[in-house]
Amino acid sequence: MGGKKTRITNHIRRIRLARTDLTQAELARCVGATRQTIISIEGQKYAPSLELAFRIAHTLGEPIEEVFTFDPSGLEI
Amino acid sequence: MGGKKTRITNHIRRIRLARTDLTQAELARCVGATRQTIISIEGQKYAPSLELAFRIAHTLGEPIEEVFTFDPSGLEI
DNA sequence: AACAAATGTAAAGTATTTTTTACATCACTT
DNA sequence: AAGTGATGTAAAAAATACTTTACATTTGTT
Repeated sequence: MGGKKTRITNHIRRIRLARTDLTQAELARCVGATRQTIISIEGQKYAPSLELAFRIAHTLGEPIEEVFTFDPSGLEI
Repeated sequence: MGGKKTRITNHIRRIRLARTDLTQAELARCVGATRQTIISIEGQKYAPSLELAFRIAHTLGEPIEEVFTFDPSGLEI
């Protein structure tokens, strides 16, 4: 119900604004997703699929690990 | 119906056998997934979530981009 | 041969991600 | 003030990832 709190954090917005002048809609089009998807991910509502993560990182010109960070706290309890 | 052909390829099995002596079941336990999930991913049935991808790469001691490669052919048509 | 460990297949159910659609707000320009 | 572009919310439906359970195959060992 409450969703399962992904331990992934993304820095899409910061990088998008710092390194590109893409709007959310343009980024969405570039990566083949919808604007709504970008909004939800930027708002940390959920983590993207691996494929979408690759596309976003590639479009932003950064390695995946720069755009998405993983909090490696042990296995879920 | 036939699923949407993810453009992600993974090298989990090769790396798992080369760099570790983990079984599929052990890897599954390490990353908090089931054996069935590891089997399906190793068999390229589907790509893992970004979070699971991070965990697998971390457990295998390789960066994500070594374990998973993305074929960046243009947007789907 | 019998047993165990590792891998594989299958199918139904749950959870999560993505799309689609519609409408709201804010900043900027004419 | 009216219009446009960028961002936001919401909610239902579709697509994809993951779990659970049960059984099959292969390989190696006693």
